[in-house]
Amino acid sequence: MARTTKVVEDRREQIIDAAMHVFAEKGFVRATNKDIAREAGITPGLIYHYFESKEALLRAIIDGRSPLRIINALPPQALALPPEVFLRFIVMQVLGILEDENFIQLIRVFLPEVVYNPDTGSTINEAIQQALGFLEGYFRNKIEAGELRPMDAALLPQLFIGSVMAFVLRRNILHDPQVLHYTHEQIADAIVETMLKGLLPGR
Amino acid sequence: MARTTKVVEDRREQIIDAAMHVFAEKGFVRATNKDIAREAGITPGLIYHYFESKEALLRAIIDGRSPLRIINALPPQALALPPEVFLRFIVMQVLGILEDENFIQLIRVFLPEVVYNPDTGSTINEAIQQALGFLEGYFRNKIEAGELRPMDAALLPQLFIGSVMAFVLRRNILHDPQVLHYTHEQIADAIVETMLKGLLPGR
Amino acid sequence: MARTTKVVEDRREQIIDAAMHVFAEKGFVRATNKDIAREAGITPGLIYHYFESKEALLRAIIDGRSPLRIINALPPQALALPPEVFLRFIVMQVLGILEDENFIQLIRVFLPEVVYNPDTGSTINEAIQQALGFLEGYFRNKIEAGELRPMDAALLPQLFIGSVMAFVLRRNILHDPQVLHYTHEQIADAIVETMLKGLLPGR
Amino acid sequence: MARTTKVVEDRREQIIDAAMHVFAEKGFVRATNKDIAREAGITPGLIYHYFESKEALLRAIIDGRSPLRIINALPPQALALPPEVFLRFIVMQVLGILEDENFIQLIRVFLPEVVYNPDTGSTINEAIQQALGFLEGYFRNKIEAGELRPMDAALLPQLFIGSVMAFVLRRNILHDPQVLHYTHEQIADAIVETMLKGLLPGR
DNA sequence: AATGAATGAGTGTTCATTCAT
DNA sequence: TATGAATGAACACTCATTCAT
Repeated sequence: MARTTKVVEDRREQIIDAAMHVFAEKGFVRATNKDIAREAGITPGLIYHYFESKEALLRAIIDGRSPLRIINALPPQALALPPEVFLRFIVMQVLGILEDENFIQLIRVFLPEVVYNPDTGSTINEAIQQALGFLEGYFRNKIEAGELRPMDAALLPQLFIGSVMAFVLRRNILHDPQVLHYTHEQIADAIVETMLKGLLPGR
Repeated sequence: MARTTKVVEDRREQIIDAAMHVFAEKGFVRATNKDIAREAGITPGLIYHYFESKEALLRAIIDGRSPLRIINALPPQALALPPEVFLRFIVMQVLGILEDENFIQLIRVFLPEVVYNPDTGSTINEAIQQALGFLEGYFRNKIEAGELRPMDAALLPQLFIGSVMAFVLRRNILHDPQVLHYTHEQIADAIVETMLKGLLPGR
Repeated sequence: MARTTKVVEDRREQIIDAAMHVFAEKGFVRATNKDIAREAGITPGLIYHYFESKEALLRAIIDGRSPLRIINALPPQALALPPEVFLRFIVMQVLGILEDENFIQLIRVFLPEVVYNPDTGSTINEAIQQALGFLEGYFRNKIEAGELRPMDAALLPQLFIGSVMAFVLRRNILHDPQVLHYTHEQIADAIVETMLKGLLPGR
Repeated sequence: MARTTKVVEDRREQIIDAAMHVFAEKGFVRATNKDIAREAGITPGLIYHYFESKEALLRAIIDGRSPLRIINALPPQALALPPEVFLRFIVMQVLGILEDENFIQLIRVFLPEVVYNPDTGSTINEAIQQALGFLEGYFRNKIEAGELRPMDAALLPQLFIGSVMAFVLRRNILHDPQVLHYTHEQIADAIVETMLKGLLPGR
């Protein structure tokens, strides 16, 4: 029985993987069950043994592949690092995760759905919340320690992540040739340098 | 004939408006011609009197309602303003435009399409390019004048606009309750303050 | 008023000509009123000032452009000619009429309709009847006069016209390259020679 | 699997039969998928399980039911027969095939399409070519053997088949009452007698 | 007489979903 | 489990026809 359950789980996972791929490529509505079945190497009918509907398959992706793991991927001990090191590390880490093939795929699935589906929004919001909350904690901590200027600790992560996210979107969704040649290092440097020292000439 | 043309233009415009609305609400694929016709107060068949296909109607929106006017809305004389004033003005201006009901609708139409349709991407890219180019010119100018620290003038606008855009998306697409209570002023202050002076305590 | 009637007739004729052309090109069902209007240099709505419906326009062609004039084109004095001259004359004459641009167009309109529309069939049948009747009279006459062997005078014209018609169809409808290079003279010679002397070696 | 394939083939065949019937009755364009489905006792959607489009269904008929089998139905040993026997045999054979219910249906499908669709024309041309080629070989052979007068061996089959075809069309497409009462024997006699001995009185 | 915007009834086609096997 | 034939409810799109102007 253990094996049976295992197989069932595998098939589910296999279908979800296939669906992710197809949804990312063509979008939820344009993707057909036939597409998904072909990608998964099964027949369309079988999808309904594992999922109630195409919609349910999408939900399974959204609920099961939520990008919450980003935060879990951040080592807690990093919190002790000084801002210069920490922020650069964070940007590099986030860029690494965000620009991973799989994550881009995830964005391509989520992004359009989130526009029309408020429920999907909250799933994402939670993930973002968690990521921002993590950073907010760090900022608050460093501000209190006097290592950073006193500022709205809740707004800063937003700006920070926003800058990174904008890069990712332009590169991976808009495929803007203008930004494709930047390395992660260049991006990280620009963001960290700017946010830490500001644009005004040093005094 | 002038009157006829006027009527024709009106109908076209009326259909485009209706389509914008419905596309923004349900997305291009999910929106049916029946939906659009109902919204426009006409019969579905009439759409084809003015547009070759549903796809052509989408293109008419994308081409005709391109967000290029954002940049045109920025007064050229603003370029002379000192960074503190200029950047705050820009953020306020951009927020005003972006968070306008109509523009949000436009984003809701564009965003999902851009994911699957590379062509749509380039339309947007051009608009973004133009906006960033405008800012890049300003930054380059001020850096040369010694009013700003020497930095990559091409990357800065990206960070800048990215921060703003991230706010807009979280507020208007994700409907994240956490960020809804911020006023434009608060957002503008945080962005400008951070980007100009940096996070590190002043020396 | 005379002029008005004249204009009306002209417009009718003009629409009928256009319809003939379009029907011949695309077939009755595939041809749209828009096609016909464009060809006639008018707007679709105007067709309904002169014809009750698209169907009525087809009937106007079928009734008004019946190929009855073929026979009328045959000079009665030809009846006196000896078989060798007469038959060759007839074949040449018929080929000339049948392979005329306008007549081919007529065939292209009639042929498909006749398959599905029994009424159309009878219109054609009358025309064919008349043509065959004309020949039958000649054959009967010549048989009685002993200038031709005694045979079924009703069947002969059928064979005769059938041979010619088959040529025309293969050349103009099937566009069979194999038969395109024959001249009218060659065809006429072959038909007349064969039908008069037969295939068996002369005794 | 053999059974599955069998069933699939049956359905395909069943749909093709139904389509043949409906196309023959109303013509390709006028026939709706609903008509075909009703005739086949299925739902319209199922057609697309077996055929890519309505057009593809037509092609399946044209390619699959091509009248090439006429020629294959002619026994090669017949080539040895003397003209009097051979030609009569051929006419009887051809009449038998052509006036078969199924073949008439085929003509009714082909004929109108061939007018507007040049591709369809070539399919037919090949079939006709093959039939004529068969006869041409015979004629050439007999001419060389001195059993027939020296004539254009390529034109003769054309006249011969043309005569037969004209009969068939008048009887089955035009439904001309004048020719309905002839038996195959009478037609065969007239054609063979005329073509062999000619119309001129014997010398 | 003439226009062409507008309608509405259909058409081919797609596809999520079901279900007998 | 797994198949894929079969359904039915849409959908985008077409077009003959009408009618206010």
